[in-house]
Amino acid sequence: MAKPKEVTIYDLARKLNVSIATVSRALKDDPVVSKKTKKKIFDLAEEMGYRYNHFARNLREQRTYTIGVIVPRLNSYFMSTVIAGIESVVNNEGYTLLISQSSESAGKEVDSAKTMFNNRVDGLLVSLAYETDDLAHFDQFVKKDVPIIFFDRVADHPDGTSVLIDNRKGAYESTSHLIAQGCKHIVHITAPPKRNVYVDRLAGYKQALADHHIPFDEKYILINNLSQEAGAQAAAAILQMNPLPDAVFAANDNCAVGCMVALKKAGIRIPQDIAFVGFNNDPVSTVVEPNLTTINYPGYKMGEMAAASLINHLNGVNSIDATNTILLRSELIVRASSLKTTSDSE
Amino acid sequence: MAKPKEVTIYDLARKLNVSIATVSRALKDDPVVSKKTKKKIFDLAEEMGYRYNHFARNLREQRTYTIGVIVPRLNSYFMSTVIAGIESVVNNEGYTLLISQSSESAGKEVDSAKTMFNNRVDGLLVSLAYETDDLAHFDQFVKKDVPIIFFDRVADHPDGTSVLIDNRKGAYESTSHLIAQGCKHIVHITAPPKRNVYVDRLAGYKQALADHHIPFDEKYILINNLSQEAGAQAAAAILQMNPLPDAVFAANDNCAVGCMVALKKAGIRIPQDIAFVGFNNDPVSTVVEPNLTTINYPGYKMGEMAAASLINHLNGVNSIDATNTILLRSELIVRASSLKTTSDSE
DNA sequence: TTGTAAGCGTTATCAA
DNA sequence: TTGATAACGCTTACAA
Repeated sequence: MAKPKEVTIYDLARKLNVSIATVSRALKDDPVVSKKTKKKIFDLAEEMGYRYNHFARNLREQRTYTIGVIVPRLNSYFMSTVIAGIESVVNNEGYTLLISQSSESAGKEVDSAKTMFNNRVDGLLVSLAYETDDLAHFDQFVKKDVPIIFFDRVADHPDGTSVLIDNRKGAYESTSHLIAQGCKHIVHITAPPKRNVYVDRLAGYKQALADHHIPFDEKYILINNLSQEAGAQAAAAILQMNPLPDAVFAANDNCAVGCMVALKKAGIRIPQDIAFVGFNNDPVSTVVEPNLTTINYPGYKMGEMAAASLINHLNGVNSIDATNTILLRSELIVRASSLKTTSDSE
Repeated sequence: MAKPKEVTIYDLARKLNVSIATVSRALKDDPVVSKKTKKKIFDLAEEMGYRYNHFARNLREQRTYTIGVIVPRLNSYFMSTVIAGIESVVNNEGYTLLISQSSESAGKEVDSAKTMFNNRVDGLLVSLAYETDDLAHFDQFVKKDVPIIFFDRVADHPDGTSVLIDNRKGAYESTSHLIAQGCKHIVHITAPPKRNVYVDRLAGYKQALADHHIPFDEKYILINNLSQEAGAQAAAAILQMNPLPDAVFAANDNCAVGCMVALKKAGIRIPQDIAFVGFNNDPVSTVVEPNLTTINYPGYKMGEMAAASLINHLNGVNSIDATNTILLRSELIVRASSLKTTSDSE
């Protein structure tokens, strides 16, 4: 039942007839201790199976070398790529990641924040849930000077740094592309416009319409949770419209795909009857037929940037307060789902 | 620069003229302290913004209330469901999760294990990477009596508990189903047969062939990393076969889908020319056309079972050593991709 | 019902 | 180059 006893620096010190101070210094490779003693200490540590106790250090240093990550969901291609990017930089810097998914629920996000807070993360990387209205659960971090960096779904917290793409521009390009294909009645499927990404995509959509003298029509805006199933339900709504729209711009690929599948089942031809553009360049966009035109954006890079920026903050390398928004490049990838004019594209 | 000072039990004790022992007891709702003092203490803690210091406790109690999770990848529907299941039980029990992805690399798995070890997780939940041969990186945990539970991709570590499905049976059913559809030349796409899931699926495939007097042919076994791209490459290999096989049983849906898409592009009709069965019931299986027949299995449940079992271990509720393998139910979901006989199915 | 005090394994200051 | 020692904030005998 009793755990095997842990080896501590006291044990090493005793065996070697040196002080724990020397052992401690040697273990962190302090140049002040002689090569010879260092070697002895390293060897003995190895031999006795010593392992460093993070908690003693945390207690002593008042920091944890842990970074919290709160994301809406783990299960998207995009998100797992972002996390891989984050891991690549934080691991290099000796930090550990505490990851939690809010499952798009404001309540779970609050809980996650509390867990992070109690675990005294040194910093926080956050992408907000759809639902979240109130950002009060982040105040506690601000109060303790724990830096927070938002990525993708960001907050307009005054002191927050953000890493994201120009969603407005992406949406503008998508919509303009559809217009260039001759579409005039363009449905936009999106999530409740609480998050910047959806607000901005909607704005880009409207701007493109306006710039091409197409009147904006509220009834073409469909709001749901952007799941594949929600896409199928959106299809039902679209089929009720009269006249039928000639294009759909969905705020993510999953939803676009669910919608396309359902419409096709109802006999709609894509892109001839209704053209489609999604967002994210999820792998599913190359499975659905026709392949989905979408906006590609760099998840891995986004993770790297967010993490690097956070770690700079932690190290006091406050890379000029001016750069508190980092904008990454995104691009429209045109595939068959939106090409009304030519048909030889793959 | 300096962090605002943290409030400790000493501060609370001083203000209230009680001892730190009383404060400590009150804070954990010890029945021995009077309701009145408790209330005073709780109120003051709230008011002064006290937060509990896990590290001091960890240091003192020699445990961390943290559970490590190592998975091959975060980005599958299956895995994120498993994690949601795990979260649901551990959070309830007051544990925190340390999650890490090995990205299917043995090296990263070793690193993750080291991180977990150094963070002194109380227990470990693991699903192995493709590549992992040697399980020595888990020995350190065994040596320290840290319980490990494997799920899905399990190890035959003698003392390990495992939670998984009957992969052999799933594969047997899939293959038998294809045979019932009249298929005789069935390709099996799988990962290197190091992991139980792939070994067992291969065994189930072989068994089904044998039971139906179909000779096993080595050239029908295609080994790759089961990604969507790998599926496309497998398609190229399949197109070289002469005669063409009449069915494919892939060890996951992503790979099946990549393969189907590529074959269709080459003019192969599915299921008429080649029927398909996948594994996992990933959402993509209802996007690809025709919809993919697959094996459904309960990720959320698997996460719950693994976590509950681990926590029982930690609490000493050693639910009989006999039950060191928990088998969950799986089921074949028949969709159009495998139906050669009828064509009216959706 | 409450208090005293030792101990958990580090780091860092000061002195030698 | 090394050592002695005081924190860091908590839990828990044991005593009162």
